[in-house]
Amino acid sequence: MDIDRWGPRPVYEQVAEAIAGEITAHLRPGERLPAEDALAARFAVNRHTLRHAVDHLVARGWLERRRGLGTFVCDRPLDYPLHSQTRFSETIDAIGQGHSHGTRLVRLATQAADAEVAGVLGLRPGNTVWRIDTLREIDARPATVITHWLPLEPLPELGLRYRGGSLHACLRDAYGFAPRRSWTRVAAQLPTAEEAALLLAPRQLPLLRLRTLNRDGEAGIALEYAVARTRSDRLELRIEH
Amino acid sequence: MDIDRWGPRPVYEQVAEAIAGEITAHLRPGERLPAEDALAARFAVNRHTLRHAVDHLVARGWLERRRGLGTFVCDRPLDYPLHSQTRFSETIDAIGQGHSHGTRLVRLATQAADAEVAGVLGLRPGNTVWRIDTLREIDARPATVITHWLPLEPLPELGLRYRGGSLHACLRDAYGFAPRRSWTRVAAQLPTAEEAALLLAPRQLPLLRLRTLNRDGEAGIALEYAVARTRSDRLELRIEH
DNA sequence: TAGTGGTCTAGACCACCTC
DNA sequence: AGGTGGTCTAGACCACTAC
Repeated sequence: MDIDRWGPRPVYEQVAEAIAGEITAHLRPGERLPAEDALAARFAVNRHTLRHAVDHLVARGWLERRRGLGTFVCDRPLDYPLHSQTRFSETIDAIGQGHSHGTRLVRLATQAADAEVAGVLGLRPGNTVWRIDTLREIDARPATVITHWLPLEPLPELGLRYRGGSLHACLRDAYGFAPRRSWTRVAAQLPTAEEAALLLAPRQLPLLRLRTLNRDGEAGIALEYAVARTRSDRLELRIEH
Repeated sequence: MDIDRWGPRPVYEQVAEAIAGEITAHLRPGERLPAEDALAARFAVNRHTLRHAVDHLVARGWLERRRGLGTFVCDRPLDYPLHSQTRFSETIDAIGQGHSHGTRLVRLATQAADAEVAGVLGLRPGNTVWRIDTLREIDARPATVITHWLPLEPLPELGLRYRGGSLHACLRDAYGFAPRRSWTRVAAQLPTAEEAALLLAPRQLPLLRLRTLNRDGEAGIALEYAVARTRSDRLELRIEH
């Protein structure tokens, strides 16, 4: 794998390809790559250029960096999504058989609704809403971080009554509501620093971003606006038509 | 917006936040940002540090770089409602009103099915299939690149009969099929070099990756397996429940 | 030609992890 | 302590776009 330093293709791209080739040829999931200095020396490029190349492989889910430890080949390269063992679920509430899962409460507070939240929930910007952040884990590894916003008045003392677990179950059992999805918007996005920290995800790993409005019954009041950020290397979205 | 150079937060992160704040406060979609040199001077950071900050905003779909021209604030993404019957052009019509759109044929060939394609279409690996790559544009800017795989036998001379435009219309009108979505899988992924080139997208911009199986009627033969890679800064997916 | 973003090199220091 | 990745600075040159 030689680097053409005067051709039209950037050096970092060629280096990334060379490393990708070595991964598929020689390296197994979990194995450590040589240190950045060593790799930079091997390809005779600057360490920054090498890092740029590795950035792309990290972003595509081939490699994972651990500060102080090294750079490692990921368990499950994203390139073989069909072999992925992850269960899909449209709701992300029902994660399936054979994989342990749990929900951890990260934050529970009231806050002033911004324009987006207020618009969706049918409130005025500045109105106070519940804000709940939860982290969902699959096989003891974080997969999704969800921020829920709920109107204050129909849900008195939610801060006391919700103690983790299924939020929808709480809305049903404690308040008699019947939350149903009204719509869902899906986008792809890189994580913020906070999201990356919660998900233990590299900054370059794209996340699926699902924004969902839940109403009470078919066309009742807006009950909950949720923004879920999911590592799509851990969980894919599947829609049955 | 001051930069704390000795705190725990990286400078580039603070710069990114500062720029994001200015975007929401002052700048409108399509407007140009000051040049990198100027911004670097304003925040008193090196141009590389500034670029690192802008990288994140580009990746999140806030900004778009055009070499030789400058860095621009992105438009808000459009919605892509997903129903069993929706096709892309109908969707744009629905969004319609003021957005032009078109489909460009990038490639049309036969090729041997790999394991994934064969599995989905119910063929054997190595069987010959049609492969069609199309590029969809909104407002004259590429938004989605789609690769379609179709079985060879039920669709003789597809290479001659399909000349661009709606593939589903061709399946209906030329062959009498009634293609319907069977399922869709959604993931987030960074672009390959080829995808980035076709979409004129930065390498850091995550794409929505939709894989769809279309059957003839409700449970007929597998007609088409399509993998669509979409700039989610241009087109969002919306699911009505 | 002038201005823009894209890439590469060089050197330095820091934060984190293991031993 | 020693090795790893993370960040920042500095300077240079290139490729693309508009005029």
